[in-house]
Amino acid sequence: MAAPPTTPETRERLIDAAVFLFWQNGYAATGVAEILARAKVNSGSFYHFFRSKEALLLAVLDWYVRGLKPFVMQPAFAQSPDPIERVFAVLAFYRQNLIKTGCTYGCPIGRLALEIPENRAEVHHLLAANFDGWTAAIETCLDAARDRLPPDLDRTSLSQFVLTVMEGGVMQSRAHRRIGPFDASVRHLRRYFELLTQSPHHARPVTPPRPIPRPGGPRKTTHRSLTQELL
Amino acid sequence: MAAPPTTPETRERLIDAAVFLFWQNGYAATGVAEILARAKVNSGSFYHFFRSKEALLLAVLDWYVRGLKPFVMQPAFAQSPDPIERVFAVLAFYRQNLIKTGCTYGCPIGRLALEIPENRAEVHHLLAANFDGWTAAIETCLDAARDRLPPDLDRTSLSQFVLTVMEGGVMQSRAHRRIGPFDASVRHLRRYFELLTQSPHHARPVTPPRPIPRPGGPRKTTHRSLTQELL
DNA sequence: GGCCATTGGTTGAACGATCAACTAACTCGC
DNA sequence: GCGAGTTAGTTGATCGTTCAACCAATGGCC
Repeated sequence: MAAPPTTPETRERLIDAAVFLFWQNGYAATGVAEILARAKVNSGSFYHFFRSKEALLLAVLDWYVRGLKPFVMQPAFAQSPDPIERVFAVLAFYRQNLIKTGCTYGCPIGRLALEIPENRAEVHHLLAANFDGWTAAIETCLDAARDRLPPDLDRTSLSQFVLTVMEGGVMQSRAHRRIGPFDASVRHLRRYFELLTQSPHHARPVTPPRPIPRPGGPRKTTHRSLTQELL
Repeated sequence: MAAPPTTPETRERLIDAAVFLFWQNGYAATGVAEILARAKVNSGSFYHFFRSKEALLLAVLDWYVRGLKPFVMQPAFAQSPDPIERVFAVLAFYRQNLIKTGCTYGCPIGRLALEIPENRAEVHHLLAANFDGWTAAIETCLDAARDRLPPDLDRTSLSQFVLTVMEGGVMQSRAHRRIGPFDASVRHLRRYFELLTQSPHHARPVTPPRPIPRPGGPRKTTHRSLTQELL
């Protein structure tokens, strides 16, 4: 995540500081005192706004949920009208973060998902919300490209797979301090997409049913109305 | 990782305890006192064997490096003679761990790779060694299946991709507390493998050069001698 | 307009618990 | 007697949180 604009409000400053420090150090290894120092806030003020350190974490995760569309997805989608290229533009966003940080970048949500004990249900609910928002955005791209993908393909699970590749790829590049593993993973994902779009299952059902009307309406008409829905 | 057999030696008990607790809680959130309690060791003994908490972590990571082949790869490989099925048997090992833990399992190496600051070079060196050992084992399977994969395929990067999918998939299932994301990722990986093995690039170079001897020897002969090397 | 009460926010120290690490004395086997 | 290993406590620092006092702005009342 790019750093958001800094606001002068105390609460916002605390969240900003925590966004950065939880990303950099993780949750357990970030002390409240460190957040206070970064935000230039005293501890009494902290507890005025947040019941606890964990309450701040919830605010941070909420911040990420809100920022997903404006900071991640929309800038990436703006780079291409092609829905599949949009998927890879999202992945390029993470590549950029890796490059900018000398391959020390780790996806903050992924990291917190691994770190926070599973009995912290409220936290995990928000972590899952972040992941679901991410995959839902990818799935809209896959839906827009549905005529290029095999009809038997479950696009929900494919969007999950894209997230899997992003998280796993970022983790590998961070571990190795090289961009190679991330790039390799993205290349394989791209090759998988290419193979899917060239899949014989795809070529078969699209071509024959066209001259024969179907109860659900012609496939091409369905495709057009779906495109209009997305715009 | 399955818990290894417990030994009565103090040093081993400490490592065992740390293996479990670093996996369960992560490094920063596991206190030395907790390790001591679990291992039934006093702190003086701890510092007799280990210079510091981090030195214990290094021993834990070394333990994982040593345990990779006997505890992970060999049991999985024993489940099938087919090299590609062996890859998926390895992934099934992680699935098993997810099922056993109600999807709270997280890959310990992946978790530590995200958690430990990148300036801890010695730790990251051993983390990378763990990952490299893993991908190297997968790559031996891919090499054994090379005649079924496209010749232009970089099997090193494909083994990296398998690791990416494993780490990302485990992370997703842990975050969602469901096996679905992991299973979906593995299904997509399997489909990718199927598409690769059916790839037209594969059918082309294998068939034509056979009746024409080559300076390097017939391809089939090369294949046989490689198989003997692997046994 | 002045005074007072209320409210939201702030300061900065203190609290009890936990942290990683250290230490002196001891025990046991050779 | 010596060395490896152990016991059981201590150390100074840090942890997340609490607390009493304070300040400024606002609104209501006289």
